[in-house]
Amino acid sequence: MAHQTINDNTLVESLFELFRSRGYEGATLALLSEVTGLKKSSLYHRFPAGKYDMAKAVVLHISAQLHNLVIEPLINSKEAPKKRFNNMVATIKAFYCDGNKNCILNVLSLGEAKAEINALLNKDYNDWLAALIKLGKEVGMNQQEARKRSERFLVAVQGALVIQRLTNNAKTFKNSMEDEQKLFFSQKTG
Amino acid sequence: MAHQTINDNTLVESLFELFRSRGYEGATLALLSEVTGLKKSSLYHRFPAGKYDMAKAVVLHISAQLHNLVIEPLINSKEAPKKRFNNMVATIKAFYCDGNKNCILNVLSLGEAKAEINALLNKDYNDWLAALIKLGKEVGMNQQEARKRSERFLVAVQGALVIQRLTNNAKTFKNSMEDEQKLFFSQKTG
DNA sequence: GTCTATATAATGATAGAC
DNA sequence: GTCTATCATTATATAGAC
Repeated sequence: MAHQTINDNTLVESLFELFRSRGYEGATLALLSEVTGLKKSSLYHRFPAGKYDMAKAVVLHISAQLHNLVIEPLINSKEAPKKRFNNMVATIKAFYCDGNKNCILNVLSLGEAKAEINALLNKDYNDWLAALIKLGKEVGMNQQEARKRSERFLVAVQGALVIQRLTNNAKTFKNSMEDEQKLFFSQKTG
Repeated sequence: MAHQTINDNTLVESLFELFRSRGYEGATLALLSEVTGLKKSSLYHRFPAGKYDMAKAVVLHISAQLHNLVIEPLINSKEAPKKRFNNMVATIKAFYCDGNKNCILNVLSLGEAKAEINALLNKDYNDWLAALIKLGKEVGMNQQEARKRSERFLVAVQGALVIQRLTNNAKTFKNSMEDEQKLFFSQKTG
């Protein structure tokens, strides 16, 4: 066997960047081959079930990152809740390249017949949501209010990414996150 | 010449529904043919430049609807501002089928090399934004605050649609819109 | 494990009959 | 204006050499 020219992690990261910029159908094998530097047949060697396998591997990889870099620190770090929330915002800002890159939750949930992948994406969302709700309750919100604010935050993340892609206005994501940071912890008003 | 079996309006509406559910790449000619009931060659007769032409026609069609059903009533109706805002929310709720259908601004702005279409989508967003800002100022906001709240609302629309698609939770869009309605007109807090 | 070469199916697009 | 038939290209996928 010839030696592996690209390790699993780098490989999946390359696939990920293409999938999130072009979506599932837009990420053709020719492009996947190009961005990874591996010929198509080599991709099939690493992912026997083909493109669907690659997308699934990407989702699992991102899922792990979400848990390690976002959810875990959000729940378990010793920092104050507000600080943990701010850390999360900083993390996702980097992850989305200041709002210039798409979220895989959006682009891979488009279209049809990707049941397994959709289930994974749904779970990621719910886990992230649960972590935010936990933090909300920690700062005194009741379940209902914590859920409402957490959902609002995640809606804002996805929406800001869409609008920034649409307008090419680099401030959209940044401004939204600053806004939502304040709103999440704000006092209720009538 | 044989008679036209589907009028322009119905035709574009059918194309639109497919494009918004599958995205540009996901809307293949085979599917476009299927949903319109026209053979591929007939589609080419109606849209000589092919698929790109169809997408452009769809965007122009939706653009007109946005102006007629959303923007115009938002700016010019004799109703009170709050009532006009509520009417807009009702209109888009119907348009997105209670949040169960995608926004073309999201799904068609994915991917590459659709300059003309992206420009049209960008313009639609900006026109809608301008109308909301105008309304905000009408109820006493300064330019900065009106823009901020208007952007927040449109971010919420796009975000809620993404999250509802992701979770299949039919309440997401509805709840978001109720939330944002209140937030748009709320008193500023610290 | 990666490659070249190839198979097979689908895609976007045309030609020409009616 | 729509259709059947066909084209060229690209897509996903496989076989087999090294």
